[in-house]
Amino acid sequence: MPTMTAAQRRAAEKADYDAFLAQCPSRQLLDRLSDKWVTLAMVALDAGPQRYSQLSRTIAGVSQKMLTQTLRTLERDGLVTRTVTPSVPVTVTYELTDLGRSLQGVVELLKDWAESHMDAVLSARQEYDAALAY
Amino acid sequence: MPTMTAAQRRAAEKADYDAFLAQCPSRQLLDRLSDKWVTLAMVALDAGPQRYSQLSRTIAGVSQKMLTQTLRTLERDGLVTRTVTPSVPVTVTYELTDLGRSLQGVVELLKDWAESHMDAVLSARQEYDAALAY
DNA sequence: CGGAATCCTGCCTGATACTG
DNA sequence: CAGTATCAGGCAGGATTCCG
Repeated sequence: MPTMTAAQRRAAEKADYDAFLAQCPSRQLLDRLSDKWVTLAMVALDAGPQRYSQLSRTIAGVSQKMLTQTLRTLERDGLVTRTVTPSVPVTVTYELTDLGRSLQGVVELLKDWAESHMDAVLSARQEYDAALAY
Repeated sequence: MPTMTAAQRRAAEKADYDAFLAQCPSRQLLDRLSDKWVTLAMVALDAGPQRYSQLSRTIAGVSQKMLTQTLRTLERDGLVTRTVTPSVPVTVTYELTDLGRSLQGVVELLKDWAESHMDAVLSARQEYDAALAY
């Protein structure tokens, strides 16, 4: 682990995290969580433990690079577990941790909001675009 | 019209088989909401109607370009209102709409999660990094 | 003050090839 | 199957300048 700068140490000792501060760790965490692949992966994993190939099928449009990268950071942050079964061919299963499940609930709300307010957003866009057409 | 991106091509090919994420309209909306500037702007606006300059101060690290761009799309999607007071110099105030407020609650949870689980994530990272050091 | 327009760079993303 | 490695490009996003 790299050494903290004096400024970072002072900030960490200040107890409360504030995501509005650019240098605050929680801000960087929020930035990472506010990523579409993270969101989609978390939502997909709500269906239970899944294999890599199934996730790539569920999350249509994700490249293998981004899926791997996303799952790695989620694993590193303690949100998912990665289990390798040394069969031939190898089987890798991803599963939400307790920490991940606590976040999943929030992300799920985001997905639910998107689905239930689609119409309102679409009509707002039409109205906005119509007003610009002058 | 520009060529399709690889993601769009892949998504289009899988469209008919995966109703969950492939081309569901809410997928695009969810992608849009899963943006760090959107998240931060929505959270910031919870404090009430605010002027452009105040928002830029609250959301540390945001460039003028990204703030404007983010607020524009939020306005277009009917999540915020933009009010111009034709004084000199001009005053512009942003405020959440009812639709925006319904989303704000969810996004706020995301920020709260990030701040309250920061320690857990940090220790998970240390553990992960330590395990890799062999 | 609150932008718009422009330029420009970095890195994020995707494609391809290879591996255990 | 589940990745890693590498390379190329496109666009997100920062910096700067100018304007009502």
